[in-house]
Amino acid sequence: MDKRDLRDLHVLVEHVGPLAAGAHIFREGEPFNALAAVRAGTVKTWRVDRDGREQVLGFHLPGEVIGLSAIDGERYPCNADALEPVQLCRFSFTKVATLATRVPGLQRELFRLLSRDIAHAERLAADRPAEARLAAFLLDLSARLSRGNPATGHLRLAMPRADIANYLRLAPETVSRLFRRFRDDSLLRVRGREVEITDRRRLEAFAEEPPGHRAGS
Amino acid sequence: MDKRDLRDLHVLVEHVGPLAAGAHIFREGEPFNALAAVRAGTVKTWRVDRDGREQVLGFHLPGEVIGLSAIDGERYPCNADALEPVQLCRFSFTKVATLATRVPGLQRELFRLLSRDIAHAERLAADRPAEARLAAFLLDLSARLSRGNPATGHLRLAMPRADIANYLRLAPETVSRLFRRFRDDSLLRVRGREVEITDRRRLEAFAEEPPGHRAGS
DNA sequence: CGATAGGTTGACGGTTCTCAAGGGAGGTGG
DNA sequence: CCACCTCCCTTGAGAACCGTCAACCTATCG
Repeated sequence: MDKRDLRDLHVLVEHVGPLAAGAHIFREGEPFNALAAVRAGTVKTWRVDRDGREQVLGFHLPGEVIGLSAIDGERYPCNADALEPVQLCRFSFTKVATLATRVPGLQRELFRLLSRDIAHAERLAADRPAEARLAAFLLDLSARLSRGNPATGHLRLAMPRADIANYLRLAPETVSRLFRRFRDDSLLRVRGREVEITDRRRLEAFAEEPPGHRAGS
Repeated sequence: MDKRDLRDLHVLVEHVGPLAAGAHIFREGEPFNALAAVRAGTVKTWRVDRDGREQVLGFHLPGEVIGLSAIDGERYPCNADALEPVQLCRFSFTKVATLATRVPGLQRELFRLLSRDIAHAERLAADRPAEARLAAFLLDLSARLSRGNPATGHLRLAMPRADIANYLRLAPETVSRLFRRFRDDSLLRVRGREVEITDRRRLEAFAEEPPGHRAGS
């Protein structure tokens, strides 16, 4: 991707926001016209399955792209909400795709983003105990928040416990009990949505724990 | 995509097989050089997670493409085995990608295939009771085997129960008991790997069942 | 016929869910 | 400044779903 291509890409970008916490970014079924990259804040994507129950698909931090899974159809397959004040860049997808036919590096980047989402969903589908899920979630969040820099171990969760639980396919009560257990084992320091990872090594051990005695699926 | 493009695509195709049941098509970590489309037979994709346990990611029937999730990196992220005698078409991915920069329709098709895999993995990650998982699995398989034609309701499962169970994140015993229950409720007729769906309507009702009283995740 | 792989069935226990009630924390109005 | 409300989170008790362990059965094959 040379300078001219970068300029072409830049022209497609439309800055959006700040959007207030709780704002709808797009909704399931809306015509798919744009990808978006998060510039600030946290975005939650979710869907309602046939029984009418909300299902959280992911949380998106600054630097991450949302709306990719819409590329298949003409409509968004999920909803996206702002969990806190959010700023976005929007790209017209058809224009990006057209540009990608001229710029192999851009096409490759789009493929990379899509297959990263596949890997993400496959990890979510893995069969692991509740404590491993929460531990992995916190470590993943910590790594993504620091974006390459050495992770500080301090997190400010943008989402309520219920969203974490839903995302991890657990009951909110289970998440609460796990936070308590991790704190009692002095893996974390927790006060509301402020979390500090105090023993990363042992938290990683929990995250890799095998299914062991499972009850649920 | 016009005729010349079709011819260009055709040149990239290499017919492979028949491969015997149990044959390895590619293995995790191998350099990623080709996509493959299944022409006959059934392919299982799977991975070993850090605890050394096998995790089945999917089953691929004639007409379906495997290896897509490798597009991200330079290496296959999973293994692919033949469950029964299999015939394939292999495409050099780099050549397909290069061609895709000239043929927007092909690029769009690749995006479509990738985002379909995202949707698949998200469905797998959904939190539903064991009976809903198995019911949905059988209905999905039935639909994919008939490829548009009216589904006959008759299935010949290419995979052992253990693979079905692993794919659905259940214990093999649970799958066995569910087959028995579905048969006792006369939703299915089952004899080994021969399955006939005798009451599609009620099977669909089971497939959409809400989590209800769950125990596991 | 014995061996092996795959499938079934039963008993039991565990992880996690549901149901229910009880504490903050933050905002608004008096 | 205090009362009050509303979320959000926590904690407890009991039950449920499903996994593990173990045994047995069946079919295929040499």
